[in-house]
Amino acid sequence: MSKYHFNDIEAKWQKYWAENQTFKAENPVLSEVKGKSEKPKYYVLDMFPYPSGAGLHVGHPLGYIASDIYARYKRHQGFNVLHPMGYDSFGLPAEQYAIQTGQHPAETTKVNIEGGVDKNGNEIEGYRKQLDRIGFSFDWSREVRTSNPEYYKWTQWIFIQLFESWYDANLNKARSIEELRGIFSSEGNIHLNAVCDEGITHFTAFEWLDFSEIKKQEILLKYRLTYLAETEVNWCPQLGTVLANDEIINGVSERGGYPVIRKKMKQWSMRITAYAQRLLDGLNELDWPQSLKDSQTNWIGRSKGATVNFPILTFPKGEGTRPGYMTGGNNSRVLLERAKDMRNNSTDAEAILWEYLKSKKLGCKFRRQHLIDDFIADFVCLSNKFVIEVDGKIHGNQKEEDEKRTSILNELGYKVIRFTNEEVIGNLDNVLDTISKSIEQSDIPPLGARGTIPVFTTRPDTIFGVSFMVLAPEHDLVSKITTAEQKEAVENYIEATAKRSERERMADVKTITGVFTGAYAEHPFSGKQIPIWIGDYVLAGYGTGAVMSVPCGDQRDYDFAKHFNLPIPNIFKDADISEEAYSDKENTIITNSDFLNDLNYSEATEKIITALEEKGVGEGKINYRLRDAVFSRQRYWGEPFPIYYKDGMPQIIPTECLPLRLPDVEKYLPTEEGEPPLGRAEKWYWNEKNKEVVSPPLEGSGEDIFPLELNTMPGWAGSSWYFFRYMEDEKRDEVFASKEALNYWKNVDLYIGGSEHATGHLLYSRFWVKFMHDRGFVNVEEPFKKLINQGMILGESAKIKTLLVGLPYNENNVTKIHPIKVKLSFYSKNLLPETTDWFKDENIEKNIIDQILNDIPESFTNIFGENNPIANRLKGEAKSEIISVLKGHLLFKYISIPVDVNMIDGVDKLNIDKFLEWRNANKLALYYYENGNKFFVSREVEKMSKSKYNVVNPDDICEQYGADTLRMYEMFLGPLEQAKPWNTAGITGVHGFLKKLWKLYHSGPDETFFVDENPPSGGQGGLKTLHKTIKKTQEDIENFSFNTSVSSFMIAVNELSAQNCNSREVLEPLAILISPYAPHISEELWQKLGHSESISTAPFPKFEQKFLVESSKEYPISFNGKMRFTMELPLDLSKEEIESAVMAHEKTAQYLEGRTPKKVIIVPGKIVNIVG
RNA sequence: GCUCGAGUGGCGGAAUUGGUAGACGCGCUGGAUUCAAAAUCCAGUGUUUUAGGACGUGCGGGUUCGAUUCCCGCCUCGAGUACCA
Repeated sequence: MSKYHFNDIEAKWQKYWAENQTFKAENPVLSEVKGKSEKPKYYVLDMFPYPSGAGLHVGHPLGYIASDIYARYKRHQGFNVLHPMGYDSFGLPAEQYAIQTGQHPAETTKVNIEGGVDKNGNEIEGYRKQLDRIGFSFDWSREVRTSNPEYYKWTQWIFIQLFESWYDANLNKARSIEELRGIFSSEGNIHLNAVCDEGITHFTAFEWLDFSEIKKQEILLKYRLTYLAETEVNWCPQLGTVLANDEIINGVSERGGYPVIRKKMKQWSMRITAYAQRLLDGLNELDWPQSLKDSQTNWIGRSKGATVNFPILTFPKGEGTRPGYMTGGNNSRVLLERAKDMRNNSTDAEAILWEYLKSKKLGCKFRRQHLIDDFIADFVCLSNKFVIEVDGKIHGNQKEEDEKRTSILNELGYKVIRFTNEEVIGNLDNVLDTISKSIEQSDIPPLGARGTIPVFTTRPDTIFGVSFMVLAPEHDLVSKITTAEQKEAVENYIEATAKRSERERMADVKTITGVFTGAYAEHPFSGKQIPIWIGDYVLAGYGTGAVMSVPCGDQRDYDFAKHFNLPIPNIFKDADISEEAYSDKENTIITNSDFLNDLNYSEATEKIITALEEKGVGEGKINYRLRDAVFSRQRYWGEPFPIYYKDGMPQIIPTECLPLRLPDVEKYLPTEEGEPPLGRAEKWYWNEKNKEVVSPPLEGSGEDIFPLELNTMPGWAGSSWYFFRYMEDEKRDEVFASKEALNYWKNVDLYIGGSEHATGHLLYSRFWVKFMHDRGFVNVEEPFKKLINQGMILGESAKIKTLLVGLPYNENNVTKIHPIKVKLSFYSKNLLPETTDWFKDENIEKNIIDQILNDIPESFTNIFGENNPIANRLKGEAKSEIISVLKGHLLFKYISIPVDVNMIDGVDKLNIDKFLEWRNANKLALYYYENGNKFFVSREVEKMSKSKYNVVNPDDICEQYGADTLRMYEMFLGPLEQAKPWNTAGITGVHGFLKKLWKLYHSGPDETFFVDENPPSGGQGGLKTLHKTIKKTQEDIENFSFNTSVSSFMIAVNELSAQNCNSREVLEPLAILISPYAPHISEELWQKLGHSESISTAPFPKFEQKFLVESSKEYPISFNGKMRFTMELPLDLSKEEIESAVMAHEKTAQYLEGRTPKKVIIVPGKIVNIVG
């Protein structure tokens, strides 16, 4: 006698697979001996899991089961399958535990994976054991962990390659920095077309060769694919780190949900924008869900339009336009005469200084005795907004005057530096040094922005509709163009907007805010003055951070104009803009627009771009929403950057010194100075000469010792290339993956995981792979050919109803309800109506009220606390008196509270004993049962989470029903991509199926194993069932429709059981069919069938049509499209023969009721429809 | 707001290119077995009904001999995104 002992069977085969390395993938070997690698390759990968300490719930393995079924299927199909698993083990959660507990994150991570004692002191099994129990066919010999130095050595290596690369926009690929140096030395950067920082000055080859090494480094940094830059970042104060855009959900951090604010910091960035177009184009070749491609397309956000440069009219007071150097106020005419006079009668000190300043030795142009507003400044550098004053003897009131003068100049945006005559004459070198240092420190606007405001627009055709401009509050030019009058208002506004968190800003889109800068720009075609405003509806990060506002054509501009009473000129023929902007492109005819009049959208766009380019004030441009990715994290638990700083410039650690190991620190928090945790490391300096990590240098020594980078890499660093690492098995010390391995495995054929990685991991990986391809490190351009998103498995929370009792009272004319503590009552689901409001006692059974009142404590202060008006009033009254007061006033309300789903038996039936054990206090509660002793809970579908007590652990399911049942049931729940609720009660169906399957092979006496070696008796029923199932299973697996193949197995086993089939010819192929889904039972049956090898590579049964050939068909006979009856007819009948057979049928006459059919539709093998 | 996806029994879901709507499983009802329960097995199970039928795939139209499937217009729910100039 042999029952289906799934626990024993599963343990046996899991052990067998591990000992025999059954699922080890084989790399190509160069020797003569060829193994699995002679077979075609297939690479199945699951998205990299983070080994959380919370353990798995039944939702987690869903994708792994699907990919495992596919991997096993491919092995049956004769492929050499690579199906690896590993851990994305760096990351924030481990570090948060480390901060709380002081344990090293490496330790907690190890425990999470391998088991041990967790942070709460509980013994946990670990991720690996949980996975093993489900019977996955992973090749564990290739496991990787991103936090292992042997692994992150190569993450650091790739970072160095990015650092040593730049993007050639002509060739459209990344090239090495060495080549860029070559170009600079031979032709400078004048003809270079590279993706780089904004505002790079041009230089010749001659100048390049003359630059100091530091200057060269500084320039190269602007071209590198990973670069250091001051950027506006998403700072999360609670997490103490910067977050990338994709790590922020609804304005709060993805992990923890903490607020995020904007902040400027010096950060490593990745120049992913260089790849924007290729990332977009590459999507076309990928077999990915459309919605996922759409998210990436939206995220990259390509838009076509033009940039237009609007000249700034710096001073709006004067009439007309004036050259930019005329900075005088309304009294200019008089003062200019005086200035001329002063120039001719300068002091000695002024004369000496001027000799040096006018020669441009300091690198910028100075003017002397120059008019600024109503002052004559001694020396002015206009481009740097820098004033030098040389003072004579200082009297008391002179000093006061000077201070006033300085403060007004400051308000105008000038930096003022003062020297005495004696200083200039006595120590000129010192004075010049001070000046040049001060100039360096002052903010210089980016080159392209000086003098003009560039804007990006997708509607250059509407340029004549511009009536104002708006800059983002953070825009660099704001402080430089704001007039003295508007300074205060502008500063207040900037301060107010910077304080608002992202979330507030997003929540409050409706409120229109902004302020006028006082400055004007000139319309490049009409020459009209255009007021420049700032407003936070303009985002600093998109386009140029400035817009040309066309209120008649853009709703946001329209709203802004209406709100601030700005003009709304109409440039659309016959468009009504009295209520809202007219944003339609298709039916637009432009008017009031000079040379664009009477043109439509596309004609006008084409013409204006030509005009912009001819006039040199703009050009056609493609803009992307995608930003360069911030790559620094102010965290401990991540890859250290292989970078040290020499003279403030980043230098790379030689690759032979990698890995640069993460140092130990005593605390995982920022230092007192606000440096990242690595600032706490005792040894975190680089000795350039000895090539080693050392302690900080002592005073006066250590010219070879330099500080190492304190930031670490973000979570996506390690996960952007791990799929290549799995390809390598033997040469992991030498290379990230060998050429042979890369050539053989190429890329991932099937990638399964959640859709939450749409714009993070999946975009960054594609970027890195394209980069690695450009530089020749890999030979594919896309990492994942086919991708499937598995849907979430939701929990079915169990809720029980309980009754709340409250007493209404009046406080400041507001009715409040004071809760009254009474014995808790719990009600079975069907006993109560679905109400959520408070109701009066007339709707409640009298005995319940009596019960409640009876339980009310003697003393009212027990219920209400001291000093409560009700309690005070009733103080000292007898209980009976109190009850009579309360009676008729009490309010009641039913609420649902969650109970642990593991206390539910069968369908929604609460196990009261377990419940009592769980909530000790509830022993005193009252329970209201239905039908005698049944107590039911209500159900609600929600996300699985501990707080909702609806988590179902796969270990428990394996224990109770077996891994094969779990695997099949997860698939049976519904389509892989769809979200669906888990219902443990339903698992009995699948479990019953496996028992039935077992029984099918155990039809011998006393249920012993039995197969018949003869061909199936009783006709070909068995073979027909088998081949029908082969066909269906194969189609289903290839379409990833795993739920329907489970159904077809059930049908097959039901049919074969009914046929009493026990023929080897049927049962042996059937075991292979089911093996990808239920591998343990299949291996066991396979062995019983007499095989000594694992079933895992047994060839998949071949479908043969001949077994399905039918000679007749049960035709449905319809009348006017409604099926009335069926009749069996031979399939080889002609249409005419079918028609006459149908017409001869007695029921036909009955349904026709004497009418003559107008038409008879016959589709042979399908249907007959009689019309009439 | 925009983009994408989905609406079918009490529940999860099936239905190939337009061709017998509700496969398979859960639950429920009845029966067998059992001292009893579990397990197992058998039968039934969309709604309605005057038992012939009528109505049924979110709603309203359309195309067709025939529509869950195709077209048009709406409604609801879910996911993503968020002032992208």
